[in-house]
Amino acid sequence: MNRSATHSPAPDAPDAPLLPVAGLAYGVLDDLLGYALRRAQNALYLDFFRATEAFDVSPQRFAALVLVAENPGLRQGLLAQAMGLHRSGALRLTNWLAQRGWVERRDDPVDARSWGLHLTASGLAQVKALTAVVRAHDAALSQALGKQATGLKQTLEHLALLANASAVITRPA
Amino acid sequence: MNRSATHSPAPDAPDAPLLPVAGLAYGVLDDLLGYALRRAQNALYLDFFRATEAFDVSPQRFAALVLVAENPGLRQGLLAQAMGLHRSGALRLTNWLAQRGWVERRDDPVDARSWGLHLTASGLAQVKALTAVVRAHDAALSQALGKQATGLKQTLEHLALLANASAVITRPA
DNA sequence: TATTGTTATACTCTATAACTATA
DNA sequence: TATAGTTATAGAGTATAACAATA
Repeated sequence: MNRSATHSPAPDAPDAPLLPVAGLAYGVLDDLLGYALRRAQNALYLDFFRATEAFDVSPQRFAALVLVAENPGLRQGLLAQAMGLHRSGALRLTNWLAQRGWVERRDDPVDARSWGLHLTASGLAQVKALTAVVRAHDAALSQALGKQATGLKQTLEHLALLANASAVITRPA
Repeated sequence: MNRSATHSPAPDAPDAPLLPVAGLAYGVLDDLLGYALRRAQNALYLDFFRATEAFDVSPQRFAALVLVAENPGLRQGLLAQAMGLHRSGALRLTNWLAQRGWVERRDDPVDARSWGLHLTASGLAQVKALTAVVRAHDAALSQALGKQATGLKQTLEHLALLANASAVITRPA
């Protein structure tokens, strides 16, 4: 799925949705919260690309842009931590955003080993436009969900905390 | 994160969780259903590996095993469709399961071009053991969630349908 | 002519390890 | 000695394209 054959490598979304196939038995999968979550996430992931087709950005890159926008001078290492990435991953991500001219590395005034990440003017424009689109899209989905949407986000956050907690307990250090 | 250095390439889970970092501003991300969904999915994904540590299986491979178990004679192409994969992806997935001796390809009685996928005896044992663990784990999470868990799965399924529908509408053919 | 599975290839993402420079 | 970032490399995952066999 090449959203822009013109300019850059561009992130790829999975081609096919994870829809239930008629006539197929799913057994346990139909009972699992985790599988329902995966299906929903897959659907929203694909939908994100649809909504932001004009921008050629992945959800991850959008998140990185927002984090830099909200935290001027953000270090790469912190970006990695916030996004669950290895340092080398944050490097690539930053490189991509820098090549686009949306983010620039400046010397960190406190620690000479670090960069401070900052949005450029064009990066700021991107974030603003993207944010508007993403917000509208998210709102539309919530509205379509109706009263079910109420509390869904909170429940998901609760669920994430619970799952993370059990993971931390079982995998010390 | 090599769960088994002994036998196979084994799938890698992301190393770090997607936890909110203290002192960081997340801006829009905190308001988005999609981001909450991503965080929850990431947490459950990591948690799956924790719960099934002894088995060396990814959620995807578990799903494939279940689908073959529930639909004996399943063709590779259908497996691909059910899992949102390209045919070549289903091939690799099947190869991995076959190498493990959990799945075998038999001639399809109706269509000589196709394989029918079947579980081996050891594959069946794997699925049974895995299913028990995964079920227990899922139940524990649901219980910890409390009354919030009620309806969450249905809401997620509803959300997936909505997002898929809008994607289909906007991306014809 | 279309479809199933395969082979070969390429690209993205992420991780590891070794390196530099700063702390 | 530890940390921030970089470089180089390797692995898994998925996509494309061309091919054989069959429908």
